[in-house]
Amino acid sequence: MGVKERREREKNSLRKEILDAARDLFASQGYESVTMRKVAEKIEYSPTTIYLHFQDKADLMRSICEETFDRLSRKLERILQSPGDPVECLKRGLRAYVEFGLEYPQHYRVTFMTPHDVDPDDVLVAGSAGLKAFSILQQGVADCIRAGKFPNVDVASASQALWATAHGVTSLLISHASFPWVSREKLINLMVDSMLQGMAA
Amino acid sequence: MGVKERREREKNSLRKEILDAARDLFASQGYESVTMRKVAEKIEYSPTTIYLHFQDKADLMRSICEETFDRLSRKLERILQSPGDPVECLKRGLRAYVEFGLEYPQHYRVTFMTPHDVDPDDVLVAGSAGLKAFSILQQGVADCIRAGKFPNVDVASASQALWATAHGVTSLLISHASFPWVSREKLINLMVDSMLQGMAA
Amino acid sequence: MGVKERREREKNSLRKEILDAARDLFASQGYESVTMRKVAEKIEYSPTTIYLHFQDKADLMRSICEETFDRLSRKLERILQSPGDPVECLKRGLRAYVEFGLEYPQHYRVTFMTPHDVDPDDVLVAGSAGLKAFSILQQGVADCIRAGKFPNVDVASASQALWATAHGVTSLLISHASFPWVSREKLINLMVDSMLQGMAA
Amino acid sequence: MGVKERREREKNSLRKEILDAARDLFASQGYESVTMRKVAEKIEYSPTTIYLHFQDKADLMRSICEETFDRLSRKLERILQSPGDPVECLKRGLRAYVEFGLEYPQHYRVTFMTPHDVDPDDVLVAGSAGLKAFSILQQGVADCIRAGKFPNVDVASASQALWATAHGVTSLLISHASFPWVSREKLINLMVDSMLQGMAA
DNA sequence: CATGAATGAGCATTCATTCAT
DNA sequence: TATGAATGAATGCTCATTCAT
Repeated sequence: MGVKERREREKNSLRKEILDAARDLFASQGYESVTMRKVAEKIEYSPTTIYLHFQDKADLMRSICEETFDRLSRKLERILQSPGDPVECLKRGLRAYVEFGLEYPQHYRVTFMTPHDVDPDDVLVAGSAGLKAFSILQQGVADCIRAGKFPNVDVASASQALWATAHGVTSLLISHASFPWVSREKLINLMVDSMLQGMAA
Repeated sequence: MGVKERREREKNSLRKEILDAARDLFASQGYESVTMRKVAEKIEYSPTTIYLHFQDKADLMRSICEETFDRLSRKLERILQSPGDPVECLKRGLRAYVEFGLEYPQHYRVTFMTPHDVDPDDVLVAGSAGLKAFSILQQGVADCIRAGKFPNVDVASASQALWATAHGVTSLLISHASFPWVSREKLINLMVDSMLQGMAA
Repeated sequence: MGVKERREREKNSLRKEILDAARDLFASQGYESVTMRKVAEKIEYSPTTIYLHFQDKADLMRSICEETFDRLSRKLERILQSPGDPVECLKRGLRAYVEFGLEYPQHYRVTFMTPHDVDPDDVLVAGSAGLKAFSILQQGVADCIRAGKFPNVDVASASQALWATAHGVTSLLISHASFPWVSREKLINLMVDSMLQGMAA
Repeated sequence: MGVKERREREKNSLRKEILDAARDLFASQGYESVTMRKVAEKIEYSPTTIYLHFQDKADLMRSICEETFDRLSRKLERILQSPGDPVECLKRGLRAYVEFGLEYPQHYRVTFMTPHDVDPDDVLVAGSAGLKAFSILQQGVADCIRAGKFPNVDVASASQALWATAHGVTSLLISHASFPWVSREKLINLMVDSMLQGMAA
C-alpha cells in the first residue's frame, strides 16, 4: 500500500508538472501556438510521456480550464457568500470575475470565446465548472433581491444581465488589447456600478 | 462593354462567394482551424483561385471584418444621427447593435469574437471601418453628455462601457445559444436600460 | 506581303523583347529564381503571351544560351582569326573566353555548370553554339602547332587542356564568388600565360 | 550498453543512407530541383524522418559538402606532406585531386559544381573543412616557393591557379562525360605538367 | 495576337500522435 | 513508467502552364 501510494503521488506529481507547464504556455502563447513538444521540453520529458497522462492536446487544455474555473468558483463563492451588504458583495464578485478573466486571458478565451464546433455549450452545460460559477453568481443576485435591493427584476434576468456585463468588458479587453481603453479600473467600475445602480432603480 | 461588365460581375460574385464561405468557416471553427484548402473546397474551386482575389489568409479575414464594420456603421449612423432625444437615440442604437449581431451571428463572430493573425487593432485603429463604427457610437454618447444627460461620466469611458455592454449580451447569446436564457428581448432591454439609467444617475 | 513582313517584324520584336527581359533576369537572379510572371511583368505583357513565342521556361533559357554562345563564338572567331602571332591570338582568345563567362555568369552557369539530367551534353553536342566555340578554339591551337609553337603536343590534347584551363578559372570564380581571390586579372593572366608557356616548352 | 550501441549504429546508418541518397540526387538534378520528398522516397522513409537527422535542406547539403572536403583533405594531406621534392609532391597532389573527383563524381559535383542556398562560402571560409583542404594545397605551394622552384609567383596566386587547373579538368570530365576526350591520363598529365612547368619558368 | 481566369502539382516544414522497446 | 524513432496528414503559398475567349 505504501508503494501504491508513492506511485500514485509520483504519478500525480508528474501530471501536475505537466499541467503547470502547459498552463504557463497556453496562458502566454495561446492554444494553437503551443505544441506538445514545447510542453514536453519545458518539463524535460519526452512528448510521448504527456500522452501517458492526458489523452491528447485538447484533453490537456480541458483539464487546465476546468481547474482554472474551479478556482474562479471558489473565489466567487468566498466573496459572494461573505457577510455584509449583498449588493456590495455582488459588486465585488463581478469585479473579481473580470479580474480573473484578465489574469488568465488565454483560459478565458478558450473557455468562453473560442468556437467549439461540436458542442458550443460544452463548458457551460453538464455540471462544468463554468456553470457552477454562474450558479454562485445567481445565488448572490438572489440574495440581493431577497433583500429588496432590486425591486423590478427577477433573479434569472438580473443574473444573466450581470454575467453579460462582466463578460462584455472581460472579453473586449482581452480580444482588443491595444484599443485605446480608458484605465481598466475605471472602465470596470463604471460598468459594474452603473449596471447595479440601474437595476436598483 | 457588355462583356467587360459581365466579367466584372462574375469576378465580384466569386469574390463574394469566397467571402461567404470563409466567414462561415471562420465563425464556426476559428481563424487558425480554417485552412485555405477548406475554403476552396467549400466553394468548389482550387486553393490557388482564392489567391487571385485575396493576397493571403490574413487579407481574407481582414476583408470580412471590414465588410461587417461597414454594414454596422451604416446601420448605426442612420439611427444615431436621427433627430430626437439623444438618450433615446443611443438606446435604439445599442439595441440595433445587438440585433445586428444576432441577425448576422457569423459576421459578428468573425469580426468581434475571433482571435486572428491580423493585429486585432489593425482592424479597429487607424481609419479603418472598425474605428468608424466606434466613433459613431462615441458621437451619440457625446450628444447625450452635451445635453447634460450623463452628468458624471466622460465621453470615452461611457462609450467604451456601452460598447462592452452591447458586446456582452451579443456575444454571449451567440456563443452560448443553448443556455436557458430569459427572452432575448427582455435581456437586451434590461441591459441597455439599466446601463443607461445607471449612467444618468 | 508588306503586311506579312510587318507582322513578322512585330512578332520578332516581341520575341526579342522577351529575350532581352529574360536575359537580364536570368543573369541577375539565376534560372530557378526567375518566374515566367516576372518576365511577363518586365515586358508588361501577360504571362500567357510568352508561351506564344516560347514553348516553355526551359526553351526560353535555351534560346538565350544559344544566342549568348553565338556571341561568344563570333568574339572568339574575331580574335583567333586575326593576323599576327598565333600564340598571342590564342592567349587573347582564352582571356576573352573567361571574360565572357564572367560577364554572363548565369548563362555560363546554366550552359556549362548545371546538370541537365536528360542529356548532359545537350549543349555541347549536335551543332550547338558551344561546340562551335570549341572548334574555333581548336582552330587557333592548330595554327600554333602548325607554326611550331607547341612542339610536343597534339591539337586535340592541347585544345582540351586549354579549354579546361579557361573553364577552371571561369567556373570557380563564378561559383565561389566570395572566396578571397587575388585579383581576377592577375589570376587569369597567370593561368593562361603559364599554361601556354608550359605547352611551348 | 549493447542496445545503446546498436541504436547508435542504426541511427548513423540511416543518416548515411540519407546523405547517400541526397548526394546522388543533388549531383544529377541540382540543389533546387531536389526536394525533400524525393530524397525521402529514395530512401523509402517519410520526409519527416529526414528532419530527425538534419535541420533542413541546407543543412543536408552542408553536411554532404563537409564530408567530401574531409575525405579530400585527408587524401591531400597524406600526399602533400610526404617527404621528397616539393614540386613532385605538388604534382602528385594535383593528380590525386583530379582522381578524387573522378572516383567520386557525385561527391565532387555536389561539393564543387552545384550552386546551393548555403552561402557557397559558408563552406569554404571560416574554419570549415573546405578551407582546410585549400590550405593544405597552399602549404604544398609554399614549400615549392620556399625551395625556390617558382621564382616569379606568390603563394596565393599560384595556389589559386593550381586549384583552378585541377578543377577545370575534373569538372569538365565529369559534366561532359560523352565529349570525345583524349585519354584522361594524357589530359590530366598535360594540364598538371604544363601548368607547373609554366610556373617554374 | 493577347489575355484573364483557373488549376494541378508541388514546396519546405511542422504537428499531434503512435509503436516497439 | 518512459522514450526514440517514425510517420501521415496538413499548412500557406507559388509556379508553370492551359483554355476559352
